[in-house]
Amino acid sequence: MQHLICRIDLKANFSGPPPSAMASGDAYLQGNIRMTLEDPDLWRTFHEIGTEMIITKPGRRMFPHCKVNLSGLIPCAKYILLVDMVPEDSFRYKWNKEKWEVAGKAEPQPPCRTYLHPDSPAPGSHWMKQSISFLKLKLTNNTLDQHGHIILHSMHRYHPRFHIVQADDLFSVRWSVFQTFTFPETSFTAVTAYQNTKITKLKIDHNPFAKGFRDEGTTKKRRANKNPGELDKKVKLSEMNGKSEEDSPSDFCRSSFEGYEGDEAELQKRKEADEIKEKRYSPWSAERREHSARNGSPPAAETRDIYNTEQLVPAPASYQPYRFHDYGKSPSPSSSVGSSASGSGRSSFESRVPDVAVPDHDSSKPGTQEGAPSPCAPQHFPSTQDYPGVLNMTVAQASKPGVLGHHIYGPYGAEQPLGQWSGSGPAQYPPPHHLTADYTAQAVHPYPHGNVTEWSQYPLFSYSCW
DNA sequence: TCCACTCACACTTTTGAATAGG
DNA sequence: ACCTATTCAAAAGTGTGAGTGG
Repeated sequence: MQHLICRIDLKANFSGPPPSAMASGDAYLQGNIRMTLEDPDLWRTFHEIGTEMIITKPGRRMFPHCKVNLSGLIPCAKYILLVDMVPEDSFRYKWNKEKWEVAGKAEPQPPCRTYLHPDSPAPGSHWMKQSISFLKLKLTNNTLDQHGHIILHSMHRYHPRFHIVQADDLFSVRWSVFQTFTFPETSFTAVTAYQNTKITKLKIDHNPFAKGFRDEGTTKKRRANKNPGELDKKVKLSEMNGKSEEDSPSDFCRSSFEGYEGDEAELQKRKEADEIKEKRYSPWSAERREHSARNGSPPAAETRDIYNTEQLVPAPASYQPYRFHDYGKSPSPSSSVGSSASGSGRSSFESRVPDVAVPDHDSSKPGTQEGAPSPCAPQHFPSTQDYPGVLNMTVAQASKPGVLGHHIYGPYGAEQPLGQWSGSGPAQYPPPHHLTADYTAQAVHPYPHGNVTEWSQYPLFSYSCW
């Protein structure tokens, strides 16, 4: 299995850790954590065309879903894994004549939520012994969502960020080391219905749940003739031949997607012709070129460097408190996936590495606040008092009493399989009246929801209630 | 008229309870 | 009594395409 690798050096962000955290922390600062993305080829295939992820009111899983491998963790130390989605840029897009076009400014960002891997916290040995799947992460366009799904805007571009936090429990996070990883090929456009038929076909070809749509004639038959007998026979026949579509190694190539018709050889050719296809299929490459020209940034072609080499992810900005960059401010999509494409492979990658939470809202760090607005810190960086407890978290794992025993809003019940932190702003998205008083009391979010520029100004967490 | 969005639908895989067998 | 394997039904996850509303 081929992996894309992100590696960053550990850096401390201690602002006064409790003795327990300190004790373990020092020892853990010495290694390097490495994260690799599983199924990078699949991700690239989608990315080359312009990945789209369906978002629905009840929530929709991602496909491909985020799956990573970790190494370099301290086996006995506990870690928490998180994922959140950050906008690629400050635009809204539309699908026009087989390509994506900018359709205006982005809408005000929805409540920022973070998906907590349900195994969290778990020892490093647990995370390293097998790949870590975020299969159950769901995306929604329902800003009033009460299931803890990650809320996105349709026709906007995002990419997932993976955070590793060394912490014994969720409440040690404040004192813990954060590391953030991103993979350029995981960026996607949130949509309510697929726009690019090539993406649809790729999804159908690779997602087992969409198997029923693989046969070109199936859908029509299914619709026109509700008697499934014939189709069943066909399926059973193929199964008897031991050639289930899923098992077929050439499944990928069965796609009716014009660029991928053919056999394995075609797949190989495709890889060799990555650059050409990037230009041909990726709407973003086109956008990037366009915007690059505008911005004078280097061409998107260098994206390939990132794909073909180990990704070196520099220390997240949280380790350089209040380091400001243009994340989310860039007027160009080239600041995104393509940002990786701007400039040299590494530096561009650095520039796009999102900031993560600054686990301390210490107003004594500040100078920074008065400079350019931080993607992590609000423009008006609130004092501690300004965070009356905006932590909105649900933890399904009732087996983690240590977690549930704290001052946490968990409206989704024990059956909720996801753990979520969200710094939603009830001022803008008022919680339904059935919400606990606890929540309504806490969730007074001071952040402005003005525009995407401000998106990354959200801290990953709100710590005031920790 | 266009386009983003919602919903019911048919189909699939996944999950978990019930049952059988060792 | 316990464990494992199998079976089966319900639940959940898919894209489709018609319909809706701005």
